[in-house]
Amino acid sequence: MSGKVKMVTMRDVAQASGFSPATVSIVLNNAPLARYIAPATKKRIEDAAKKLGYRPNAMARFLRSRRSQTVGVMIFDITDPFCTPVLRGIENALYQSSYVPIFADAHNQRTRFERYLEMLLEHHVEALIVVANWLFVDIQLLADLSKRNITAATIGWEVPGDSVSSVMVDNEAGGRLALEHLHHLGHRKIAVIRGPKMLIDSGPRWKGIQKFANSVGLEMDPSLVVQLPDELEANSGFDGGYRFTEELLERKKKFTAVLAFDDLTAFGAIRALTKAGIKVPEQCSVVGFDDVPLSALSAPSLTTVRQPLEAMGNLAVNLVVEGIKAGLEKRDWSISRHKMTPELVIRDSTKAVEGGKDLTK
Amino acid sequence: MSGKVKMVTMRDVAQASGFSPATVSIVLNNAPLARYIAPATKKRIEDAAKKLGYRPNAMARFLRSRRSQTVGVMIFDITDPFCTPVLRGIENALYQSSYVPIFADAHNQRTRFERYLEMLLEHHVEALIVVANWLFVDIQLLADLSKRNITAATIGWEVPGDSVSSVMVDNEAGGRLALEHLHHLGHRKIAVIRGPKMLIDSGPRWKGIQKFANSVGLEMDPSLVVQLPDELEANSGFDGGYRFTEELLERKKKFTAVLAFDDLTAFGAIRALTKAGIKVPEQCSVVGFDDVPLSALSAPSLTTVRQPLEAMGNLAVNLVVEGIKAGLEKRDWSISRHKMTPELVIRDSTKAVEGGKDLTK
DNA sequence: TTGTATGCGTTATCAA
DNA sequence: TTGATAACGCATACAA
Repeated sequence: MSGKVKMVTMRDVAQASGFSPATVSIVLNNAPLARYIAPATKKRIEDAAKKLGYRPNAMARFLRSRRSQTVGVMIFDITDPFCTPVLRGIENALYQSSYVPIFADAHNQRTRFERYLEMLLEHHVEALIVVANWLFVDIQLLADLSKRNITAATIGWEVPGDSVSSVMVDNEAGGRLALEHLHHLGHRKIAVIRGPKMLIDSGPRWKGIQKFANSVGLEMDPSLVVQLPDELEANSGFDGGYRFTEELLERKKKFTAVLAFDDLTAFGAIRALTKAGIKVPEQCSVVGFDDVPLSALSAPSLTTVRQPLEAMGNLAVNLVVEGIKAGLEKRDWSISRHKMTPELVIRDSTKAVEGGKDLTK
Repeated sequence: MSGKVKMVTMRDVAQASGFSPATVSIVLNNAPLARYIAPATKKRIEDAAKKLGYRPNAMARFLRSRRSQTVGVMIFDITDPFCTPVLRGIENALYQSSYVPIFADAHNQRTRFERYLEMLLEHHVEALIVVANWLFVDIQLLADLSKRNITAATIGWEVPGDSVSSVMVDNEAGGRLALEHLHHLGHRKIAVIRGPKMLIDSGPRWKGIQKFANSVGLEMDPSLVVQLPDELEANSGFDGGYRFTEELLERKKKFTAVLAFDDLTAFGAIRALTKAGIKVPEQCSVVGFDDVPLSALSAPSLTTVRQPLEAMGNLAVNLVVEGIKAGLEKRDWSISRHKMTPELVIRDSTKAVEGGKDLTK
């Protein structure tokens, strides 16, 4: 029942199998030289390893091979529902490649980001994936990574220069999708809650909205357009959506739909509308952006523009894994920037405008 | 702009400062012997280290000191909203102690759990924290950990024996809290959606419900009590809540409140009620359990029994950190089991029964 | 008060 | 086809 388990080293396996540590290493790692090892030898070594319960020591291995089998995953705020599916995608892809993720959560704080970066470097992660949406990170910080031969990729964010790959949604297409949907439903008086200036997503989404509006001759009433302030607190989207919707209602300007910057903002808007006695979607439609997990569960379920979050996590991993391989083989390798296609998910928070007709039918 | 950065080792610092690697090690780690080092020496060494950008190599350090500064965090399913706040709590506490979390997500799969356990052992995590709610894990697996001098703690789950600490809510108290609330609001016909048998939480919560019912002479109509099946898929709680509520409605038995096993189940119930044209909370109250992050954002916001999830994550870390320390100092140390106090959070999904009076006022 | 020497477990190079 | 040996970067026992 008790009794400590002593660590089983390669030497132990060598001894037990009657071969040298070198041979054991070659066999167990299936190294190139393994081609020349007699099958019988391989078998004896493998049997001995299994019998002893041998487990390679990742640290010792690193010291020789410079491979930690570790990837840093830096998340700006795990509390943001946006992050969970992305993390799942990252974790899953890393698992397939037998990498282990070292998890770092910046809590939206620059100092914390920097401290974690330091720790990740001490642990010699072979690559870094940054899930972020804000701009506070010193560009130089990430650029330095490439000097250390650490490939990096960002999700939901881009850094200038040619040292970091990135994966994002096509925000402009997404903005367009959202407005197009409302327009098809017959909405013409549409309130828009734009994202904070600080976020890289805000601009393109708004641009997509404007472009579509122009293309169909829809006039966006400036007094129905508001913009979220630059805030980093969790749920600030929800609060902002709530507050600005209240404000819009107070202006007594009529609108039949709200196009919210993201899902949380949309939830805030719905809360404000409901509180004011306005039914969603009967009296007012609401569209979000992201398709965060709770969007399917909320009442009413949220119509939104879906980001393929899990796939984005996957892709980022594939990018850095390619980068690692290239580095190992001393191949040339260049970063890439990806824009994923968003998708409209129609649920219960939008409806054809009253008195109008649903043009989608 | 370009040019690879060569790794700076302790030897480099030694050379630059004019002292030996040993002295450098002592100073930089602030080891016991540092007491005897001249302040001037310390300063010169520290300056040199900073100037060169010296960063200790965690792997090499492990090989000597057996300390990886790493803790394994095994989560049964990051997709479950229950996990996010717990993870936040764990991460935060580890950060305070300068440990780095290695993240593993079992996806509710036994084989994946085992594979990850293997990987964590290869990386020589100093401790393991398991966030789980199911029983499929081989007890032996975790018991073996203590033989390897790896302290472990579970959250939301307990393993028999005396080798693993645990942190849970007091489920019985929580069940009581939920029913008590509904009872105070005047509800007497209360439907209960019990948790799956497989989950360790289900029994105690139901027990707490029964005990309170007995204590106030409330009769729980058996035909209003249903039990979720043993399923592990994500959102199975939501689906179950939806389906069983529909089923209850079909039975035409009257009830004025639903006491759901957890928040997701509650959301499912709300969806079903809403779909049937029954307004929450006006015509039917709904209580959840957990206080998952979305509970505050949903419409209506959910009245629920709060688990202090973040604090639970924190506590688990403190337990294993203590275990690590004890191991280092060869002190005796024994595991502990903790039951955290749940808290009722009253939001908008519950209301005094129609025609009755709110006894809380 | 500081320096020298050794070994942690592994892999890569060379030799046999 | 396999074995001996060195080295990765660090921390410690011991020497000075």
